[in-house]
Amino acid sequence: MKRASIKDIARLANVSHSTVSRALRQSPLVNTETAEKIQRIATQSGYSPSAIARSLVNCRTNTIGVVVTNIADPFAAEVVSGIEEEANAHGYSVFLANSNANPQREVKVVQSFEERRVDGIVVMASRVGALYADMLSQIQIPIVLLNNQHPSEFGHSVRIANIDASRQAVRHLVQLGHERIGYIGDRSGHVSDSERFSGYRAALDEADIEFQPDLVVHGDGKPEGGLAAMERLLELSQPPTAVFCYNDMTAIGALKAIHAGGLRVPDDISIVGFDDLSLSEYTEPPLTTVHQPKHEMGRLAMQVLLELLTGADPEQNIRVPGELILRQSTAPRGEGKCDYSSVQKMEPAQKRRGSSFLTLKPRS
Amino acid sequence: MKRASIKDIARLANVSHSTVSRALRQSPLVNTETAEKIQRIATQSGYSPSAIARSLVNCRTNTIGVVVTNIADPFAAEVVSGIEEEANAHGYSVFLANSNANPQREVKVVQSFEERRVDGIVVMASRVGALYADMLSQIQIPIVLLNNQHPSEFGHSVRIANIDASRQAVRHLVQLGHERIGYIGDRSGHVSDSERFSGYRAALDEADIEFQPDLVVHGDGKPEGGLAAMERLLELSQPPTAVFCYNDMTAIGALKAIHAGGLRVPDDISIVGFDDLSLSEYTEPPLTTVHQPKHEMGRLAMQVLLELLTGADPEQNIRVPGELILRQSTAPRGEGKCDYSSVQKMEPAQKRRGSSFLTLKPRS
DNA sequence: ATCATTCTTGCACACGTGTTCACCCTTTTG
DNA sequence: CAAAAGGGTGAACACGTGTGCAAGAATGAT
Repeated sequence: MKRASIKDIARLANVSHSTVSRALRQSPLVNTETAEKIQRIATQSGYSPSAIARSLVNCRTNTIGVVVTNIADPFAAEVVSGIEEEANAHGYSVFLANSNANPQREVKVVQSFEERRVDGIVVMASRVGALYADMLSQIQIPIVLLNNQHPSEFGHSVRIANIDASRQAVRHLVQLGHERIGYIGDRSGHVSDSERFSGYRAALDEADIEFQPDLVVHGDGKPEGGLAAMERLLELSQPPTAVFCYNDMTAIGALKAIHAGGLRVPDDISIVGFDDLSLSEYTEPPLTTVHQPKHEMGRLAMQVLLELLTGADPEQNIRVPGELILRQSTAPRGEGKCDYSSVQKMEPAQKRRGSSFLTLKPRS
Repeated sequence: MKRASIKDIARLANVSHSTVSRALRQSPLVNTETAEKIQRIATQSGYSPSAIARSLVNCRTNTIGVVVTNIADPFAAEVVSGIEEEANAHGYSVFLANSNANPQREVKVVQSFEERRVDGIVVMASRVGALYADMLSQIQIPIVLLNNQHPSEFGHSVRIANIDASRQAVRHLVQLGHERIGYIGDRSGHVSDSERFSGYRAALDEADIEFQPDLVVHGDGKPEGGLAAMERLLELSQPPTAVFCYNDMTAIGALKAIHAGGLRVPDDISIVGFDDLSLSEYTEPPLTTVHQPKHEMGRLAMQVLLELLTGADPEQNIRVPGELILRQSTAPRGEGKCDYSSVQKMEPAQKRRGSSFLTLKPRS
């Protein structure tokens, strides 16, 4: 059995489909009794209006597309949660798609959104960025970028103030008396990475601390990469007494490497992260980190999009300030508490592999 | 300027819109030269076919709806990632919506999906469950439930084998010599919770360990709840030597409570979680837990949906086995290593509040 | 009674695409 | 040379909904 349309209802009610359309849309043009009769028949026959057909005539789908590198990334998930909340509050449904950090796939996904005639698009951590300017002449769909990872500014974007925030974080380490401060970046060449690195450099400069290239290593933005990167720092003849990490995931890996090496945080090494994931409060020790208002940034991006949809002219490049959250992974520099040479003698890499690395994981 | 339709292209190419439609759909019915000419004009004018109009005539939107309690939940996010991957591989786009664990909202979202004429729906952790049976007579849209939280079986569903998996987990603790084994559940009345509790009971029974109600407390499935619940267990005159937690989030909170109380995991207390979140490998110590193949379960649910869409008759209630992952949060029961009475004297609750609870978080 | 006004309704078209049917033109076959 | 066959194309309708316009009915005013 086919699904009921307004024509079917019109037949049952002995009226034209126009009248049904008006009655169901609470139009004042239709007689009260007829309207009630029509609505009764509609609910009886389980009628559900077709948003598809409606979109065709209205030229609006009440739909937005969200592109994300991967929804399994906790950072992305929290932002999307904010976008969805704001979208839903205004009657919009959201399409979600993963780009897997692949520019080609990102463009393909956006094109699929275009075919679906979404009213607007939010792209997180875009690898395409300003290239949308070219596409924009063809696609008339407003796009808002969130933490754009492609150099050069673009139309409308929301982003965290990376440089200020990371300078603030490293300044905190300086104030604690640290001088050998490392940085674990993200090797995939994000703009975020270079900006956070700039903040790190700026904080060193203003404290007259000489920049030492060997204290800068790179991970992959995930715990695995942070762990490996921290291991390299620990193998230095003079390891850093504090490390600023590209993000919390990296920091979590670094924590593990430090513990595996038999050292303690923050007694031996201080760690600062970036993002303030909801779990970062529960690491051991709780992580000092830069808070990104993820949920709010998602909502903000959606609000910009909504303004664009009403034809308004919202602020173009919005920078949201980060906020340093002090927890227990940072402390004043220890004074000789940690004897690095003895750690060296213990051959930490080997030791680590023997203890904490051994995860019995019998997979079928 | 309006966006180009096949009629506009038809005008430019001096053909009818029918021919354009055929040419763009690679129909063999159209002359090769004309087809090429049409395709050239189409790309020149930046034509993008309207999925909306297509859906109207095809009665298929190549779209599925996914309802999730909250996408910010890492478990949900990983499942959605699997759904999206499988959906995208078959040309489907996915609508995402949060139900916030609110049954009314869940129904509302599903209705909005119906209006959007999605081809299928996946609902995670549904609070409505079998009630969809009634709606189904009206909505002819296939629905697959994933870890249904409403009692009673329902049409097509994918779920983790809670009872077996949790029995396996608790059996592991028994084999390590533990006898006082606690359970931290989820107070919100999930079916998952009662099933995991059943597995816990079963493992105790088969080991002839008497069930002690005071060793069962409840959290909220999040770290906060796990922390508070673990605090209550620690305040017992005889705290458990091992605790099985409803999920990893709960376990993470429990770990924090134990550390704050000055005890160690697994030396003093063993902890087992459930879910195997990607972060659980990086807790301190790394968490022994039951692996749920989240990504695969998402893909599986989508595969069931795809079969339903082709008119096939897939298996109805699929149970996916969990798998115990051994890491470092469990160990043989210590022999008097831990003197609980001394802990009691230290007034752990106070001490905890003084140390680990103090998170300097100056919010504006 | 006539006209103006208001209320109510239906007709017809539009949105963009797909598809059936019939038609024309060319080529092949008898 | 006529007929059949085949390739290529356009006209027309369908999908479900919204809306401008006109027309009819009812009511009120003069």
